[in-house]
Amino acid sequence: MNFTESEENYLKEIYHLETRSQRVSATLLSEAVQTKASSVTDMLKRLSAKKMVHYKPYQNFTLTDKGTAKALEIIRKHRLWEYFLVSILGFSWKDVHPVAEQLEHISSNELIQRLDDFLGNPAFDPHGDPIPDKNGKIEQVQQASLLEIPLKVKKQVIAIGDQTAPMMDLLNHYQIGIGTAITIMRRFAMDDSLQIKIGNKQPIVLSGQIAKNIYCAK
Amino acid sequence: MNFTESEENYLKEIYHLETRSQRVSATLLSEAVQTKASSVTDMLKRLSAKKMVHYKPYQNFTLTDKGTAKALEIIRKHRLWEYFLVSILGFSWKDVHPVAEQLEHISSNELIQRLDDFLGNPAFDPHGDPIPDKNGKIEQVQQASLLEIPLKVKKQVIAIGDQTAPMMDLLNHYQIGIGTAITIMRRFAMDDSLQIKIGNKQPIVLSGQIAKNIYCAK
DNA sequence: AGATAAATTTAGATTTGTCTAAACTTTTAA
DNA sequence: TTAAAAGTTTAGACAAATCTAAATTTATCT
Repeated sequence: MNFTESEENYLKEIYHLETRSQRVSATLLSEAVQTKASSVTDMLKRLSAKKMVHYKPYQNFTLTDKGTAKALEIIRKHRLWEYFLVSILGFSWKDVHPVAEQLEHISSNELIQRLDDFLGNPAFDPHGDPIPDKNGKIEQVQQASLLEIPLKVKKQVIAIGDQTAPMMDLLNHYQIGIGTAITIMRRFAMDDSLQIKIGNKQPIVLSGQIAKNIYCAK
Repeated sequence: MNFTESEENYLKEIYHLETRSQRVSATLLSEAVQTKASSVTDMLKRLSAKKMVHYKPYQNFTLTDKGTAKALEIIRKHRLWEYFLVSILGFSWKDVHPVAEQLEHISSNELIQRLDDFLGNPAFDPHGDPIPDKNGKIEQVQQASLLEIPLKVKKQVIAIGDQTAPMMDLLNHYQIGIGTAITIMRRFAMDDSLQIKIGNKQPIVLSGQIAKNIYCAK
């Protein structure tokens, strides 16, 4: 079966919602694919007709097994390309996401398999996310966002949720990356913001918006 | 200015018609982009509105300077990717064209410049075609198809016109590639077919259709 | 020069993916 | 347990790129 670039993007984002967030809804999906909720409805119908999602009007939707497999295929391509861009072409990790968003839609099994082998079959991409193998098998490290991590426990950052430019800029500014050790010092219930300590630098405060996109091992 | 994939394909093919064939017409272009002549008319209007082609109904059309620059940009990407696929990923030269057709539309100046540098700024792609540099400068070797080459002169193949799978299959079958030395023994005016000799193998006959897509230095 | 053939363009339809505005469900909460 | 809010879907429109069929223009050939 053939997929348009748009269909592939929706499948990928539904997968991310299913694994990274508790809720899966048309509104959240519309934000993820940068469109309106009504467009999401249209696309859900199309994807349902292709048996890629289970969908009934006004109810929650989920990927079918085929839909999950297709999503993993795209995520595999995205992450392999990110690895290539950083480790072979020398890109900075913060710049690769938008380029990989384009490369992930190139359709050639031979290409992706040769790329995988050339890179030495890497298991993680530069943002710490696991790379699915050619059968769609993905190493599932139980992730928890900073919002769920207890106080005063030193944790290492293992992945970043939102990888858009503004987020990556901010992380770069605070020198937060994969492997950075973080300890949460205080939590402000008011707005979910939290004070964290990185190594022995001055503590800094992160908004809840930022915190929920930084992941550590559970 | 932004271009759709389709617009980029038209610009690229118009450039090829201008350089590789004598005539430039809507019909020839429609064959090159695998569409109908009426669709070509529509697209010529769009490209004309964007000042990429000089176009007046029922008259011949040509690329503007901006159009030529854009076409060379795409051709540069296509050929660099082909070089990458063959020399880094180990693809066979006959399989790379369709994959490069997709990769050529990835838009990131940083990507293409890093790729170029990583590859060592190659001057020719695996099909013998010159790769334009970042300023759109292209090494122009005067090419002549086998139809224009005189009899009994040994020539080396330097480029292939039609790089679609059926053509590449045939070339592979006859073991014709970049650098292959060919001598034309006879010419059959009836259908433009010709008898050629490769090294000291048995002579073979190529149709005019094939011959016009094999180029040697003039 | 006029008739026919070839090439090109227009008109109108279709598909994909999107939008806004309105209508409809479901959830929340007084 | 209703009324308001929040979320979702429908209806109708639009742009890009294509198609077929018909109309128009240019070229060709007695």
